[in-house]
Amino acid sequence: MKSDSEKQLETRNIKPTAMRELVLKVLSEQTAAISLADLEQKFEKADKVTLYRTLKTFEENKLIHSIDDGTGSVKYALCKETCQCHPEDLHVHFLCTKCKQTYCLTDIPVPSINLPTHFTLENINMVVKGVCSNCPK
Amino acid sequence: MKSDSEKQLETRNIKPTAMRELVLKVLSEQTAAISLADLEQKFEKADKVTLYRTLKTFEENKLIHSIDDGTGSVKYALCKETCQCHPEDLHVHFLCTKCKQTYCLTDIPVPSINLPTHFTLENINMVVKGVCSNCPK
DNA sequence: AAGTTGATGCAACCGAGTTGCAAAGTTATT
DNA sequence: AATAACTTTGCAACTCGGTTGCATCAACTT
Repeated sequence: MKSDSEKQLETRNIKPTAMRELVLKVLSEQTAAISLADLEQKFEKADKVTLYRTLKTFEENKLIHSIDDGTGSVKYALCKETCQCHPEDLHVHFLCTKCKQTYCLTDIPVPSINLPTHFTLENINMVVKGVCSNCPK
Repeated sequence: MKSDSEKQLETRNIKPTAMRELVLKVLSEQTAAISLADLEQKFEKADKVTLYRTLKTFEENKLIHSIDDGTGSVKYALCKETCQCHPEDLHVHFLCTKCKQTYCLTDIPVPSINLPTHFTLENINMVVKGVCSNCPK
């Protein structure tokens, strides 16, 4: 009998080890994107490098995506099941300057941009900074 | 008789030292945004920290703006004279994955975003990745 | 000229991210 | 079941961009 997380890993062609299932579990419990350092804190005893490589593997296989919100530490969040991380899959991210949380605004697609001639588009990173609805104004 | 760069610094309330005028000169010669390390290379003999603090001062006084293009090193570029770095002043940045140059697309304003209710907006960082018009496709 | 303020330069530190390598675990082969 | 081949994990140590402390130097004030 396979667990959900096991299946989830396998559909992304990631060999489901105990460690990876645990990391996936933690990731799926988050309401905001999480940094490597934050992730490390969620475990009693876990090597930073292992977590680092786990995240890399997850990202390569498009199970998660990374967000560079400009704070100096990259955050990670689960992709939607169908996500291929193509420009049309991308959504806006929001960094709250009060609580420092980084949220995926999955309902807000990154607007398309008319680039100058002979520029080709591969990817877009759009991070909005401000105060989120949970923080006092 | 005051030089142009001297006047430029003074309008932004920056005391015009020799060093600062030199840095401003280099910045104004760039066609793409420049990192601290790149800037250091432009000088025979200049301390990284001095350049670092010069850039900080310039940025605080809105003479330049910084761009976090996700490469791991922050780039800097001159602001327009009228720029106050408010959301409506912001433009899109473009990182070429071939030549690694980061360009200000000053003609392309950052599109406005309808945030969820009770989210307030302070700033937006939008970096488009792809291949620029100078690089072979 | 002495005193105050700000700018500069050197050394050293910091933290996020990353690599090398050996040990442990897993899978395949006979 | 034993061996071999490969993958994952954990520790140590390193890199690199950014940053701070502090002493020195320059400019400006009284």
